[in-house]
Parts: sequence; C-alpha cells; structure tokens
Amino acid sequence: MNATDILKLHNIKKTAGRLAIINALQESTCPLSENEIKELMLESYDRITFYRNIQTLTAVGIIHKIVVDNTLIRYGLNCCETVHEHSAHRNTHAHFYCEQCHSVVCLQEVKIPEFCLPEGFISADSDIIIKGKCEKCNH
Amino acid sequence: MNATDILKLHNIKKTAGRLAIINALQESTCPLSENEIKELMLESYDRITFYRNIQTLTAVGIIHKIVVDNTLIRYGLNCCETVHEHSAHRNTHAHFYCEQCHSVVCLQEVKIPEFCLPEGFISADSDIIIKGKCEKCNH
DNA sequence: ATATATTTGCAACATTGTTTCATTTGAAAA
DNA sequence: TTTTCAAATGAAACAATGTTGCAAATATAT
Ligand SMILES: [Mn+2]
Ligand SMILES: [Mn+2]
Ligand SMILES: [Zn+2]
Ligand SMILES: [Zn+2]
Repeated sequence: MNATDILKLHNIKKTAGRLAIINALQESTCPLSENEIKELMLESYDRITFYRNIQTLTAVGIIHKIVVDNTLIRYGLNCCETVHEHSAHRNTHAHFYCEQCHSVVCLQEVKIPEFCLPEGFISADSDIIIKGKCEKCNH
Repeated sequence: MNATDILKLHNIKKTAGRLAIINALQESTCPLSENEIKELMLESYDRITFYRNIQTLTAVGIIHKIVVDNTLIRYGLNCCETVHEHSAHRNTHAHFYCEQCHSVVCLQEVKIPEFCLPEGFISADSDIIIKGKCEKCNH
C-alpha cells in the first residue's frame, strides 16, 4: 500500500513529513534509526516535526518503535493489511538485534510464548528483543 | 553480602559513590531509576561519576540495567552469591513493568523460553519486558 | 473558494549522555 | 607507616536527545 493510502486509512492528514517517513521505511528491508530516516528524507526533515510525527504514526499504529537500548532506537513499519479498530497497537512480534552489524529484524514468524507470571501479575503486552548474530553475519 | 565485600569480590575499588549506589539498591525491593538512587545517595551524588560507576558496576556484573523505554531506565542489583568467571553478565531473567505504578520487578522465577529463530540467526541473549498490572495494583 | 482544526517550524528550554583533564584517593608495595 | 601510582573523581564544556509554546502555514471538509 502506498504512503498516501496508509495515512488516509488511519484518518490522519497527508503531510510531506509523514509521507517521507513512511516512504523511507517502505524502501528499507528492516527498521531504521532516526538518522537513517533523516538521510532518506533529505530536505523535508525537521527534528521537532519528526518527533511529533513519529509519535502520531506510532499512536495510530502505522509504525512501531523498537528500543534496543536507550541510545539505540529503531522504527519499523507495521504491516497493516487490515485496519484495527483500536489504534495504539500493541507490539505483536519479537525483534532480533545483531550485535555485530547492529541491524534490527522484525521476527514476525517467531511465536511469542505465554509467560507464567507470579500470582497477581497481569500481562497486557511484552517487549522481546533477542540479541545475537544475524544470518548475514554468520557468513 | 555488604557493599564493601561485593566490590572486593569483583576486584574494583571501594569508593563512596559505588558504595552509595549499591546500598541504595540493597535498601530497595525493586530496581531504581537514576533519580531514585540520587535521592538515596544524598551528598555523594555526582552525575558524571554516577554514569561512570553505573557503567563499571554493570560491566563487572554487580548491577544490571533495565531499559523499559528510552526515557525509562531502572538499575537492579544482581544476586551474586556465586562469583562468575567472565564478567559482563548476560541478563538471565525477564522483567515486569507495571503500567499503572511504573514499578519494575525482576522476574527471577519466570522461565525464559528458547525462541525458535529463522535459519541463520544465532541468539546469545534476550531482553524480555512484560508490561501490565502488578500485584499491588490489582487491589 | 472559504473556513477551521491540524500540522509545521522556530525558538527556547530541559534532560540525558560523553569527553577531557587536573586533582584526589584507594590500595598495594616498600 | 610512608611511599607510590594506577584508578577514580569532579569540574567544565560539549553533544545528543526530547519537550513545550506559539505564530504561521496547510490539509481537508463544507
Ligand atoms: Mn517489528
Ligand atoms: Mn532484574
Ligand atoms: Zn548482523
Ligand atoms: Zn503496579
């Protein structure tokens, strides 16, 4: 789906900044950092607008934020074939962080287990980041 | 074990700042933020020294860092009954983040599963943060 | 074309994290 | 105990990251 339609689908305005972020992420095979997105956005990048758009795009569920470490953040596009009723999506998949090439991969196919929590705790969501060596870095 | 012995055990110098951090964490039942530690450290807090000591204490495996979000970080004491040969410990347990009271709980007892990764990926470690409502917040 | 709520971009600020370097200090050796 | 010296500290200065207020611009509905 193209960027314009994605924005329309989620009922938020089509603006240069938002289109640029979505296009940048669509051109990439994996989640990108702010700087990587910035490179691809060229002229249309403004730091404040970027933060606000990331916030909005995340809130409506167009993208998701992956926090590998406090100084290592990536943003990935959600595969939104279906429109979800309640936006502000919960992460539905785990992520892999390659400690060698520092790339992040969305592990859509990896099943997220039910964690057996102590009495009284109720889980609503989980963030799972698996660290190691990616396929490319294993020769 | 007391703070002095912990430092000695890991072969790093006993300093006021390090003792204060360890004592602060020992007094708490759960991991603390920088500000929470700062409060408990009183006079002996210096921001630069704090960062460096957090780095050192993490590197030798006395404490561990829990990144719930890039702006939400907690530090927890490792239960170090046994001395580990290779320092720079890997996280060995999952964490729970309560979205209501914002506390973090170390889930020592929750078993971390083997994730079935795609061909070529090799896992060395995993960071698991389960979000929801903690026991205290469920009345 | 017009109206208007949303979004933008700037300025200004707050917080967080890092580097350099002179001084101090912990702990081992003399 | 005193000496010695690598390690740690703390100040300054800086870099990076994140937030807020506000006037101007603009996307979309009418
Ligand atoms: Mn993802
Ligand atoms: Mn823990
Ligand atoms: Zn790799
Ligand atoms: Zn709670």
